[in-house]
Amino acid sequence: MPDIDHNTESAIFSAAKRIFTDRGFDGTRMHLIADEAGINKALLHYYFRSKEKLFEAVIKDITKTYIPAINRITTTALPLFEKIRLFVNIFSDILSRNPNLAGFVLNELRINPGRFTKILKEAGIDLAPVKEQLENEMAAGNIRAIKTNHLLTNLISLTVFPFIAKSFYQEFAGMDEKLFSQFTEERKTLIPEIIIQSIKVLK
Amino acid sequence: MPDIDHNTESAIFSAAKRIFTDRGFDGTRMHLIADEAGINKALLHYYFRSKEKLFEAVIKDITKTYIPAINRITTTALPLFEKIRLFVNIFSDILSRNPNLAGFVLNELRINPGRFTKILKEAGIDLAPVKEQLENEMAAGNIRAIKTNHLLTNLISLTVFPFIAKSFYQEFAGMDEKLFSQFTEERKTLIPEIIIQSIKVLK
DNA sequence: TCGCCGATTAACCATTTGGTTAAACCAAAA
DNA sequence: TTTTGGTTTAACCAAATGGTTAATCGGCGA
Repeated sequence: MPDIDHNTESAIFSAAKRIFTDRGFDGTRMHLIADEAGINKALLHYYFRSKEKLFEAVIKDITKTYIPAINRITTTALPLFEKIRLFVNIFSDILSRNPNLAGFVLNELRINPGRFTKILKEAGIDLAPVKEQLENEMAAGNIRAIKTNHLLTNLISLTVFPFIAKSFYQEFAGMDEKLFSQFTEERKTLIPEIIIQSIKVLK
Repeated sequence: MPDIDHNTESAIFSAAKRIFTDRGFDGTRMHLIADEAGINKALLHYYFRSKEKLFEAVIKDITKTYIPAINRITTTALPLFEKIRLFVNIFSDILSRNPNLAGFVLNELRINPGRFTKILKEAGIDLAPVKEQLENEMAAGNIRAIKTNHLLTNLISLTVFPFIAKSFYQEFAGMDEKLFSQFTEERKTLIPEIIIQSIKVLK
């Protein structure tokens, strides 16, 4: 096997990643990816047979990058409250660095669940450990009773929502890039406070 | 002026509304709207000159329906905690009845802010009254100090997020339609509790 | 130096897509 | 009954789009 130079392939791939996440599957044009990668449109099909296949490669890459990052948090042996703080911090950082990630994933999942679900499932999101930890703490009377689905929803909602509504903050709350990142930075401490307070045993 | 029968126009319009919100601007094909309205494709252009114009009509209709509904809540003379409960209830109901509404709006706003922002601004979201009410309550020492942007974000995040991530609940939490609506129903009381607890003065 | 072979391109293709046109339809006015 | 004018359609159009092909490029081993 010859030494394959992957420069072209990875140029195509990262261009595809950017454009797909920016504009969604339906809004993406193959020639735009080719342009951004600085190559001929035919080369796209030489490396990735079709738009669907290229898209699949992109979402595979995304899930294989971020899902393990999340699983690492959920499976860490850390006190619950610490784990909550860690989750919000890491998740916020990921979304700050990838402004379109959450909106992209949620929209593709909404518009065409089939295309995404299969690959997401292969990546294996593992919420069981946190759920177990939560139930143990409840059983031990360390935190108040709450359905884990609600608690996790609260945690994720509060963390993710600002990023998928970013334009809204920019257009209607007059936040520029800097104010917005200041805002999400503040939320890194605010969110754990709210979540912890909502499950802390009252004395 | 003759009596214009608006049946065709409104058939086109509601078909457009459904398909645009289901699939987004880029995912929508004019002939699908025509099919669903049961008419010829040329009629679309007879009533609404172009895809852009038809889309604009749809988002105008959406904003003119729901923004006033929200403004009615924010401007009501109601104690703050009541207002919070009312907001979550009404907003949840709107989203339950229009499963794709939030995802659609947020995605279009993300992908093409320009097209949406102008019309959204015309509809005049009026957050000033709640913000004022919040600041008054803080000044009076009735609630704890918190930036209004954070509080409103918390409220809206917790309410809206499950609806834009609905497929996720279905595919990964095994919720069917019934369980999901049960879930969002539970949140109608859960969310105000969390929000109120997060601003309630500690004794 | 030559031939091999993966990488790359220009040109091409069929289909889809948003949009137009000219004719037909049809109810009501004249 | 004829005319009028809004409504509706079949047929058509040009551009865009995802994809293919055949030829060319260029480095490397024989």
